[in-house]
Amino acid sequence: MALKNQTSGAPDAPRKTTPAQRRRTQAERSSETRLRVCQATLQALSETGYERISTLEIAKRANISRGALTHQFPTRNELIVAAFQYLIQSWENAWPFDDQQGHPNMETDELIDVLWEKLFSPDKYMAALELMLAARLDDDLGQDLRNAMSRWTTKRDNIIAEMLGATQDNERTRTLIQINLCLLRGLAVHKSFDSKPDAAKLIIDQWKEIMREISKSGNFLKRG
Amino acid sequence: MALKNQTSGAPDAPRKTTPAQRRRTQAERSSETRLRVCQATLQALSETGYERISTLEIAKRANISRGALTHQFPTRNELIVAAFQYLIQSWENAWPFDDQQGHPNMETDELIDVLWEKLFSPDKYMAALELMLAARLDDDLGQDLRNAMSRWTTKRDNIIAEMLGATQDNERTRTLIQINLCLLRGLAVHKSFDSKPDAAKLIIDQWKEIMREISKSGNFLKRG
DNA sequence: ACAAACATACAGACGGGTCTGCTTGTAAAT
DNA sequence: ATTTACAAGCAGACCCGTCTGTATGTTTGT
Repeated sequence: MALKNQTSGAPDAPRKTTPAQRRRTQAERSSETRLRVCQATLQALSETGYERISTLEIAKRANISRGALTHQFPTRNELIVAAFQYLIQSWENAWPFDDQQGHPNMETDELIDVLWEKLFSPDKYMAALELMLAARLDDDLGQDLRNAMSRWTTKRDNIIAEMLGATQDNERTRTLIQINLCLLRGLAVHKSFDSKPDAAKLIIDQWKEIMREISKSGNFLKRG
Repeated sequence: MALKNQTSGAPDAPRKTTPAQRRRTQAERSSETRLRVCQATLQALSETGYERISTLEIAKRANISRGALTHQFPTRNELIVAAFQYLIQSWENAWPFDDQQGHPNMETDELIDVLWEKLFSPDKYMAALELMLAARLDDDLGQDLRNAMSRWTTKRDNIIAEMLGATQDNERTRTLIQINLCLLRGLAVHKSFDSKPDAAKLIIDQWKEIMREISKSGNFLKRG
């Protein structure tokens, strides 16, 4: 198992700058604990997998007691859902673009790079994949995860569509976006199982070429 | 749980035609048991998931005792590996083409359909996906699964390359094949989590169009 | 003081590997 | 050919570790 004592790597972000801080407010204590738990859970998910992670292991990773954990998340599923929401939040934060500020006619090369690095990079995506696979086995959990996910995916897809300069109702462009997402998702899964070092780069580079041709031909992507 | 009594659906193939057959040979007894176990395991994998399936559940599904199971497969991992090999075998059998008899210049539409239906259809593919995800958590198991897989994938990729009429050393065509596989794999994963009924069909249809254009342009696929 | 956050102890369930005994097939010996 | 010795397939029980949820005790904030 080799649980590293991860005090050093732990998230100290929300702490006050006071070196010997006493008397954190209750809300601060709660939210810090919950944050640490979520981060520990995601890390454990991608390293250990959904079914294998125990609440005790998560508590150890987060440097808290199991009691603290059960206090914040009475049941395992609540913990999982919270971690997933936190993951999605981190995607939104990592996303370099915003709804307001459009990036019309962005180069498809750049778009592909962003999608790959921000959304499908192994460390973050494995956790999501584990959860998505687990979702199909537990109806309640699955419902919660799907709800948390759908808000993000529609937002994400809209932003991408706008970046590609597509009108809102251009069905073919929206499908093309799904094709890109499916390709990268499949590549991520492939990479997790059979990771020849630069196979992914080869595929992505050639895919960029294809997207450029598609963009030129205008049959699938009509740009402003 | 609702374990169906699956005597009816069980594989009676290897049995002799004698209706009241006594004295099956030892080899027959073994191979039938192992076959039932493999099929039950794959079914359980896709319905219940890798970590949740217990050896007892598998034994129940296969209508055998736990003792029989542990006799044939002393450890859980051996059982898993055997089931995976059986799955790959079933892929090879379901594959409608053969190494010898080439299908050069096959329509890409047809190829995509075959790949989707024969390799990525949910019932068979979910089991494989579960195993591939599990592989990364157990080094020994992972090694065994990868070994079993690699023989098949190289064979598969060679056949597809030949079907597309590519020379053996055409790197761009081989990458294009990987792109197709990644797309379908990603689509399968997507479908398992968020299955709007006909989203997959939309994506596949548009992908076929793209492949047709690629085929015409000759930039990625040079055909004999 | 009161409640919220946290810590620890406990209870019940479950899974996988092992062990013992029983049944069925196989082959050598007579 | 029948008996006899052995091997292989099989059945069910047991043990040990682990996991989740809960219940009870202790500290910290308001």
